[in-house]
Amino acid sequence: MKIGKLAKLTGCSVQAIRYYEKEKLLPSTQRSEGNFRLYDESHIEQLSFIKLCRGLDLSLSEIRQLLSLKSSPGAQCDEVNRMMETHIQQVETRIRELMQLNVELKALRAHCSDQQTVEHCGILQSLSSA
Amino acid sequence: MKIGKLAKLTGCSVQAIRYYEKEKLLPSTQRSEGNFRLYDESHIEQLSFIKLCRGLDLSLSEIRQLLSLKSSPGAQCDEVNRMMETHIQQVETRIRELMQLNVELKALRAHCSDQQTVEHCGILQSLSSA
DNA sequence: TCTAAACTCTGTAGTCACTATAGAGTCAAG
DNA sequence: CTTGACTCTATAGTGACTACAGAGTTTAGA
Repeated sequence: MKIGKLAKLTGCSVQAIRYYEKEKLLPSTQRSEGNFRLYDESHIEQLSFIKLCRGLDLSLSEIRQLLSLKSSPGAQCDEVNRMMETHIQQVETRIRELMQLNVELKALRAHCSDQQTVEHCGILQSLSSA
Repeated sequence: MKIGKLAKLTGCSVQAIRYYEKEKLLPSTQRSEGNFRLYDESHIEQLSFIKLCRGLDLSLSEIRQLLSLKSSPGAQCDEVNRMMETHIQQVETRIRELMQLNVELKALRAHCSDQQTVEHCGILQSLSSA
């Protein structure tokens, strides 16, 4: 199949697929006579894997590592575990940061009610004096 | 004072300050004979405002709006309120997304214990089959 | 007075994971 | 045989900076 069909089947954009190839997340494929990329089932599978990992916010470099581990079945999987652990920590840290931010933003919002002029706006005042 | 001192006083990097000037968040300043930028108290104030807003994850374009409102004291401040409201919504949406992500990542982690080979790694299996 | 270090200047490239576009070529249906 | 849908490569843009390179300026100490 050609790239458009692969894109539709996996929900990736055509450009993203070409980008993954360039970044070595997908192998370079065979080409048709007219120089179109040709894909088969195995590419659907690999691209779906990538898509799933991206949905978990894994970076392309993390995914590259996972792909390389996937293709050496005898290796120990501590590395996979460590990567997931690190990633979970990062997500949790970011959640904590955003929640703290949310508290601050709400406190700020409480400083101003509508229908005032900028001159007396509590939000701007708070931001200026801190 | 020169740019290095302003950077130290506000906790911004020298490059960031030059970038803010280029992006019109800071006015172009006077220059010394040797063409060095010269700053005074008012610049400390404005840069601190910007730093604070960035700490609240406001974009430079949002900050530009706030700065322009700040300098027209008679304007209504609905716009400030609306911006903060939108921003809070975005932060809350992102928190929800990340929390969902966290649940998924933890479920995934539970699929594999250490000391296995990649071949039997539950994490990679889950990612491949979904 | 000389010099070395520290500072500053402009301009450019890189980050990340793509998206968007231009301009050209390929293919299938009517 | 044409039209439209598809594909190709290459390049620029996103946001908010950071990290240089290569040049000029200033300051402190010997």
